[in-house]
Amino acid sequence: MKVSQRTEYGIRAMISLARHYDDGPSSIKEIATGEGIPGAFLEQIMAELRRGGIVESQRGVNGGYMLSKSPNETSVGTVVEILEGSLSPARCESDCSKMPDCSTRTVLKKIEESITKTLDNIYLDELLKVGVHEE
Amino acid sequence: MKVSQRTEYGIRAMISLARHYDDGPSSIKEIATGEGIPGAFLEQIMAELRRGGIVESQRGVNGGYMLSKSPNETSVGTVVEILEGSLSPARCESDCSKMPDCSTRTVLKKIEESITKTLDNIYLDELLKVGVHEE
DNA sequence: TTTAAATCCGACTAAATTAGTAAGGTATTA
DNA sequence: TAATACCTTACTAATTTAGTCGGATTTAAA
Repeated sequence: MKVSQRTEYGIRAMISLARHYDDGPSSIKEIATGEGIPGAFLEQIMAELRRGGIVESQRGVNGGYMLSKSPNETSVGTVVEILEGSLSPARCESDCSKMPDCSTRTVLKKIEESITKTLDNIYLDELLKVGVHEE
Repeated sequence: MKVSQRTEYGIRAMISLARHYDDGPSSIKEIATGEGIPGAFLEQIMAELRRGGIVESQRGVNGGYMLSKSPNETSVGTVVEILEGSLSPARCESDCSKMPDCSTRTVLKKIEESITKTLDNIYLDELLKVGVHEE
């Protein structure tokens, strides 16, 4: 029930992009050194976020990444969903019928719904107000 | 963000105990075969639940496990907390101060709170009403 | 037009975690 | 005293995670 390091990095990077939303694209290197994330690893993560459609990239000199939509339209739920590969903790879809009780699935569904609902209602701009020590 | 197989087994086992709440202790073997869980693995899980205080054991012939409290006093949250080792997805407690932004931690806290609150409000007896195919 | 800065892409690897086995010990009761 | 069932620890195979690495492609600026 932990968010993976990968996803945590992803969230961090997205917050960084939100913070510099009006400053043009941020390069991997900038984000990586700013957030203390291994560059080559972040590269993978950003590519995934791009394929997920929530960031756009500009190649070449002075290129980098930027948010596809404004920070108040980008929810953390989307970020997590893209990186974590669906929030669904259910695992018994296929062969559930032969199990003696499926209450378990009900519980897992509830968990999933709860998480999804929560995360979908947290937007990046809200996060900018908190915990910024300096920069 | 998935519940581990271990935890899923744990929930399943707890539901089984709830279902037979008035029938005296259930042995590992009974639960395992009934729920399709590897016995030796379940043994570990039950021991952990016992140490967590939500089930009690009776050794020796005709022994087994039983719920410490009634199904309507035992929440799924407790089960998950014991097996998953705290629901906290936060990981930066110690060296958070040197990070440029801790909004991430805020998000993770929100996730945690959401999950905890949800699970703490689901009790075993509610689950008995659902998805029982036969037995 | 060349060069440097950047994204892109796929393959690889080490470490950690997970899921499960195995074996032997200890308590209880018939 | 024998069978049953919990208890405990150690081990292992498979999977996942957290990266690394090398090179190709795009782009802007010199």
